Amino acid sequence: MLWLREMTGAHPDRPAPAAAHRPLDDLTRMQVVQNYLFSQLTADELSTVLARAAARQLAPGDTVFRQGEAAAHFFLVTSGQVRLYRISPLGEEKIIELIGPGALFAEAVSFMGGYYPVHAAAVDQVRLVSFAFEDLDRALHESPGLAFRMMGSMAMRIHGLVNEIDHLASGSAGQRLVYYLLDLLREAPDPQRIHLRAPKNVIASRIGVKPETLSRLLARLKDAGILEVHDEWLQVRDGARLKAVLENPSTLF
Amino acid sequence: MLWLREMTGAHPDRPAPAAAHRPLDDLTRMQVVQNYLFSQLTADELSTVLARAAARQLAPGDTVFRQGEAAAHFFLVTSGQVRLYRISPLGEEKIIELIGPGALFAEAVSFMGGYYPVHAAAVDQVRLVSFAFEDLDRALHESPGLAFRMMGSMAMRIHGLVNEIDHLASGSAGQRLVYYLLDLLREAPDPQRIHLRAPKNVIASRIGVKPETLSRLLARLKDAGILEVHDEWLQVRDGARLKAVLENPSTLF
DNA sequence: TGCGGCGCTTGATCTGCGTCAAGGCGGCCG
DNA sequence: CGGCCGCCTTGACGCAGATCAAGCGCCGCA
Repeated sequence: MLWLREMTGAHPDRPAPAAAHRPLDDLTRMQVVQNYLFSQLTADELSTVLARAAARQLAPGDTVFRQGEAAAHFFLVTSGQVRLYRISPLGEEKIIELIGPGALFAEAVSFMGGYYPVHAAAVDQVRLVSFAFEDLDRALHESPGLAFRMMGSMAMRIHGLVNEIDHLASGSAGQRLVYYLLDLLREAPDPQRIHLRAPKNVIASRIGVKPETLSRLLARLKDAGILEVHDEWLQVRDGARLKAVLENPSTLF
Repeated sequence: MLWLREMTGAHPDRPAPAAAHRPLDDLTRMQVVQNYLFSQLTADELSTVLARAAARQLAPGDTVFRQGEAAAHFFLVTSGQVRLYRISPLGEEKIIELIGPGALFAEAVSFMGGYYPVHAAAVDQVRLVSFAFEDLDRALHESPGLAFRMMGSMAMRIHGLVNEIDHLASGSAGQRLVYYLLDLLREAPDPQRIHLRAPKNVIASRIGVKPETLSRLLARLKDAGILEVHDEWLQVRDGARLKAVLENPSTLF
């Protein structure tokens, strides 16, 4: 692994001037273990992988890494947005991808080994976690089953995304809402009561509609006598109808 | 896991009466190597992984595997649809997922090791390829870098899907079309000529619109002098405008 | 040669959802 | 206490894209 030698200057242990560099607090750690890539790790494996993990704060415009640097680290965004971009031969900047909260970046190139194919910089105020790929590499060598478990959860993630694409492309807004409600209902302690665990505008963007539309859809379900709306709690009056609407939305929407 | 005992009869190694079981022809092989999971394999690795791969034909309703069987194989659908489903305690069948052409299934559970958590059966006339997980396992042990390459390409696939979700949710139909065309253009030998490698109704569903809409969108691009449409070939007259439309669709759509 | 089917196009119409705008309601702070 | 602000709701309107329907060219087949 030649490129290890080239990263002399920017060692993650040495805080960059503009970027605060701290070990992980508990909340950040929670966000990390919820990521699909780490969800299957044992406590031991996790401590190996996180040996040199560090939380960083970036101001708008701050650089995370530059195109052509050896890909020794990968990153998890916890808040804000990071843009991955190239500079074209003409000097124009071309945005390849925007990375939002909860998403990893540069993990693919780390796995492949090589150099960052793009620049990465903060769009706005960004918090992220950096991982030394070497640590993950060590964990994979020490723990023979780990690679399989990780590949398994990556495969599951892929299935989940493909599914989401199907649902986005096909169903109507009303269907997506009902689907979402039934999801919540399944895990709720009380089969008659749904707790939206976020303000309605967040729910709206989660299912891909504007707050006004969500409001109208809920009103329709209420008018049909299917449920009652009390702020963040929904009282289900007719669960069977609710499920029926999923199959045949034309009866209601 | 009580239900394990119920799977006595149907072992996947024994060909079911209605399902032809053949080695891979060249065309099928092509479809296999194009899959993200195998795209990074060397010829040697590929021959190890495909050692016991076999093409199968299934009639509507034929079973691929049953819930509770040991997950020794995973599958790639080459045509038709497979449904993954569970039987609820009440005897009702609940469809978990539909798997279409080009998609893998049961690969996640193979990686994790364990038992199929669902039943799998053909919806219509289905062609698929079955892989012995043991072969992949062997390849991963023989070829130390392979796991990393595969994880890399899985990570890339995840990024691609997340991206696609963003595009589906945000852009207009026109933008999605242009985006798709530029994608084809990037990999085309001739920068003035795009070959749609499928009938237009397939392209339409790929970008999430009805054939009529696709037809109208292409007509608009033609009227604007940006391209000419000749069946499955598009002649690009003004590539710069095409790119410009992506940024600012209001000029055209 | 004629006919039926299929893929594509085009026009007319319908509709779901976004946008804009105007309140209502509760919480927080001066 | 009063005023402001954020969140939610409701109405009016517009538009992109779906749906319905008709017509065209092409091909396979009788």
